[in-house]
Amino acid sequence: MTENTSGINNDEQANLSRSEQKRMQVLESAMELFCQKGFPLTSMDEVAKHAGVSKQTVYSHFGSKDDLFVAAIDSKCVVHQLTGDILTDARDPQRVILLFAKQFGELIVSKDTMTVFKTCVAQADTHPEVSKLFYDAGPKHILGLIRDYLTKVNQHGQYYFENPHDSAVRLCLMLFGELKLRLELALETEHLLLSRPQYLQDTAEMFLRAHKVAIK
Amino acid sequence: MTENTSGINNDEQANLSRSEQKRMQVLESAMELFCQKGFPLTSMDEVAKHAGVSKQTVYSHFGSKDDLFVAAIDSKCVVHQLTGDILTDARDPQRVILLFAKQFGELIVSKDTMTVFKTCVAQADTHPEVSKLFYDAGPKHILGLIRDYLTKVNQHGQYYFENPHDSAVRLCLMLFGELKLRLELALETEHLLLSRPQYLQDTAEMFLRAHKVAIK
DNA sequence: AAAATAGACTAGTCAGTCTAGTTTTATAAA
DNA sequence: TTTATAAAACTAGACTGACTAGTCTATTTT
Repeated sequence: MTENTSGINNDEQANLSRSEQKRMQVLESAMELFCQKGFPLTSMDEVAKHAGVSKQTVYSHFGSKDDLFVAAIDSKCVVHQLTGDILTDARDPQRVILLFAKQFGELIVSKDTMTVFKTCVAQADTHPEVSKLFYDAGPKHILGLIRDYLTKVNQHGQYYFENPHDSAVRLCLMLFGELKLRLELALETEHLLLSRPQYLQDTAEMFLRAHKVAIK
Repeated sequence: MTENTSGINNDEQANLSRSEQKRMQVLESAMELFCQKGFPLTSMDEVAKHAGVSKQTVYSHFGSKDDLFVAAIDSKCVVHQLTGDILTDARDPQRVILLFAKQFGELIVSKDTMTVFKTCVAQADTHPEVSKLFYDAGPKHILGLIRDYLTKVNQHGQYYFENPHDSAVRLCLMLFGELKLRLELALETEHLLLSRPQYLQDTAEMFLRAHKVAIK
C-alpha cells in the first residue's frame, strides 16, 4: 500500500518523525552543554543523558565528539545571523549609526553571543573549522554590512570615510567597551551596566565627529 | 663550609642555589606549558619532565595544579608590566599618541600577550583570581596611564576629552584591530600584518580628529 | 639531615566500542 | 484493513584503553 496522503517523499516523513527528532534533541543538548560548560568539560555521557537518549544514539548520528561540536556551533551561528535592515538610510547617518551602536552594543555582550564566542576561542587551536564558521557568520558578516553602509554615506558628502572597512572595524571594536573584556575575564560588571547606554551613544557621536567633513 | 667567594648575601645564594633554582625551573616550565597548551591539557607530569625535575619536587614547591597555575600567570603578568614613560609630553599629543599606538598596537598582538590572555580567558570561570591578576596588571594599568595622560592634554586646550577614561577605552579597543580577533580565533593573519602599521597610524589620527577643539 | 629522585600506586575520568535485548517503522501478504 | 515480518533505530550498561591529580615509598644527592 505505502499509503501517503501528502505528496511528500516517504523517507522524509519517516526520518523526521523519530530519527531526526532524536538528532535534534542531541544537537540542542550539545549546544547548551558545550556553550555552558565548554567543550573539554562536557562528556558524551552527559550529552546523551541531557538529551534523554542513549550514548549509542549520539554516536550513530554524530560520529565523534568533534563532529558533534562542529555541528552544534554551526547551528548556533545560523540561529544568530543578523540582518542589515537598520543600515539603509545613507542620508541620516546620525540616526542610523546611533541605532546600530545600541543594537550591536547589546548583541555583542549578550550571554548567548559571549558563550558561543568564548567556546570558539577556547577551541580555536584544536578546532579551526569551528572558528571559521563563527567568524564568517559573525564578525565578517557584520563588518561587510557596515562597510557597505559607510560607502553609501560617502556619496552624500556630509561624512567621509577614507577606508570604510577599517572604519567599520574601529566602530565595532569601540562598541565592545570595557564590558566585553570584563565579561571575557568573568569579572564583576554591575557598575558598567548602568553607564553602558551612555557609553554607546558617546561612541557613536565620537565616531561620526572624526569623519565629519570640515566646512559646511 | 658554606663557602662563598663573592660578597653577595649568603641567604640569597643559598636559597637560590638549589631549592629556589628548582622552583624557578618549575615556574618557567609551567608558564611556558600553560600558555602553550592551556591549563587543562597540561599535566603535572609534563611540567615536571619539562623542568627536569621530579613530580614530588613540583608538589613540594606548589601544593596543587591550581596553585602552580596562579603562580605562573602571576609571574607572566609581572614580567610584562609596561611603564608609561612615553605618555608624558602633554603639549604634543600627535606625536605621543602615534607613538603609543605603534607600541601598544604591537604589544597587544604579540605572541606572549595573546597566549597569556587566551589562557586567562579560557580559565576565567574556574580561576577568577587569575583573571583578576591579569586584568589589574594589564588592561587596568594601561587604561590608567592613558586616562591620566588625556587629562593632562585637556589642560592645553588643543584637544578635549570629556570623559578621559572612556576615551582611553575606545583608543585601546580600536588599536586591537581585526588582527587581534583573528589571532584569538587562530585564523590566517598574513594579509593583515602588512597593513597593520598603517592601520595603527590611521587609528591614532582618527582618534585625535574626533577630539580636536573646533576653531583655531 | 634536608631536599631531590624515580617510579609505583590509587582512584577517578572519559571517548569510543560492543553486546544483547527492545521498540519503531516499512513492507507486503492475508 | 488487519496482521505478520524483517529491517532499522534505540536502549542500558558493561568494557577497553588511555590519561591524570595527587600520594607514597625507597633511594640518592648535597
